[in-house]
Amino acid sequence: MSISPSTSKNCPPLCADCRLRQTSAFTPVKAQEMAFIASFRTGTSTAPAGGTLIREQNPRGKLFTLYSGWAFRYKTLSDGRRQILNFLLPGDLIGLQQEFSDGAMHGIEAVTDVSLCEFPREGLWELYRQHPGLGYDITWLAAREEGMVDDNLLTAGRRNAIERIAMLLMHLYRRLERLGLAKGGSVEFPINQQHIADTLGLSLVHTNKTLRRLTQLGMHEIRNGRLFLLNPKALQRLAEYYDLPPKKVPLL
Amino acid sequence: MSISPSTSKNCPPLCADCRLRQTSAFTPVKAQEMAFIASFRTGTSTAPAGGTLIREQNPRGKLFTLYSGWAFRYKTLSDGRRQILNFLLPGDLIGLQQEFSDGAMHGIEAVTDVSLCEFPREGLWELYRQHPGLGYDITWLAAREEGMVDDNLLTAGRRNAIERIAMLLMHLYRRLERLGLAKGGSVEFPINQQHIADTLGLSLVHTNKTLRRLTQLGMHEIRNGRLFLLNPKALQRLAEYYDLPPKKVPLL
DNA sequence: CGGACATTTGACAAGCTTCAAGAGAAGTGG
DNA sequence: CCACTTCTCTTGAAGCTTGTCAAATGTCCG
Repeated sequence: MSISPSTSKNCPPLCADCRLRQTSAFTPVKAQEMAFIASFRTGTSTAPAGGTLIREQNPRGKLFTLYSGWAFRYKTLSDGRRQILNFLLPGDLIGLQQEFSDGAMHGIEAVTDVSLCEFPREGLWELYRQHPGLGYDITWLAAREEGMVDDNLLTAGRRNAIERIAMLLMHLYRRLERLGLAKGGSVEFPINQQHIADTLGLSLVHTNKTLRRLTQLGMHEIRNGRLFLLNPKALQRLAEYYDLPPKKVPLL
Repeated sequence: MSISPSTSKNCPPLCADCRLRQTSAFTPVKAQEMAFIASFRTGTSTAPAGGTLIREQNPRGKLFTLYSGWAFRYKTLSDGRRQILNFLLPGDLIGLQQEFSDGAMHGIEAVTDVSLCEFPREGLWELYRQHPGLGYDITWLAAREEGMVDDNLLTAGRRNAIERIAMLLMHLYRRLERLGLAKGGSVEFPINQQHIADTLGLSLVHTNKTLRRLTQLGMHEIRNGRLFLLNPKALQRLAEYYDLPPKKVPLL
């Protein structure tokens, strides 16, 4: 992997220059709040593909905003069975649950090289006190993430293999599209079939065969690390994925 | 069903008399915050067993705290397949996601007769502004609920039928125990096998056979609407359920 | 007693998992 | 630059867990 510090993949030194805020995906913030966020940020960091951002057992950890790259939250059972809870894409807040969690722990792992903005966990309370609006935003982000896990639970619990995969492809494609990361019906797609299997509660082999089947049906294609949606309408129908008007989300 | 307005099942007129706050399950609040909560509450209400608190399609709805009884959040697919996302027990905040949700909708249905404290959805922002501490608490509740859905996703995605049922029994028992609702190794258990099936992503028939098997193994017994845990240690082991020191949670 | 609903059982089918192994693709080092 | 290792993807076969169908039994309630 090539670490090039000056690439747009890395967080800019000034939050004001944040590439994410320049997209249409996020709600604008007041100058005052913007200044607070900038001062709240303690630094930036990166992690390599496959790296662990938060260990499943380790309760401590920082608070991050994912600036570039993919990561995922997961839980494992003692015999190694792994369940991916949801994927984290640019703009997602990472590590919030640690602050509150009943103890129910999960790990976070980078899929690609990632670049992150760091915030002090202890400062969260100050944020709520000084900028209730940002506190409100954080609740929003938490509720939004819960909504994604809700969807994944419906998928794992009640959809069959074909529907599950259709769902995941549509879901990821739409999220990336909102971030302006779709180009000509395709998006970067750095996850492998094991990730997909662990997300959907399927075995690797069955995931492979089902993906294959969808490709042969002309639904999609995955090559060179990109996902091409060749028949999004049909995929949506399969997944019962109801596309909603993109709604701007807060960004910390 | 008998509606007796003066029974302890119903919300007291004064929040100060709230039976829930007198248990050890919830974090104490400052007098000031207590007063705000009392004034924030717009009233109380009840719903009969089986009643719909929030319709799956209907985005609007109020904000509630469940005072007594059981309810559950769920999603359905167009052909009727239903996934229960999590159960709601006394003290749980209801309807928060509606405020923020990306549109990802879910319904909420009462299992038993329930009694609720109502809060105005529009007032939420005022709450954050005037009492950041309560805003912080709400984020906590949201994160805690997400943690439960995380667990349920791990269960539906990666545990087999026996483990799933063991997990659910332990989970519900422990939650009720924390609320002081366990008596001599048993708790009220108003849900039926269809609820269990829909929670765990299993069919009704297979749920029945697996429950039966656990009973024959001497793990538990369900009769007269109560759940008796006869061998909690073994159930914990089966489920890989790690009991954590009970932690007080906020109550709105 | 009759009707509605929840639980229970058996038989059979099917979807999915596991096991095994080969083919590609990509990185490593001599 | 090519052998070697390691991963990922792919495919076939066999078996088991779980789902579906059907029907009996039990329970609650008017």
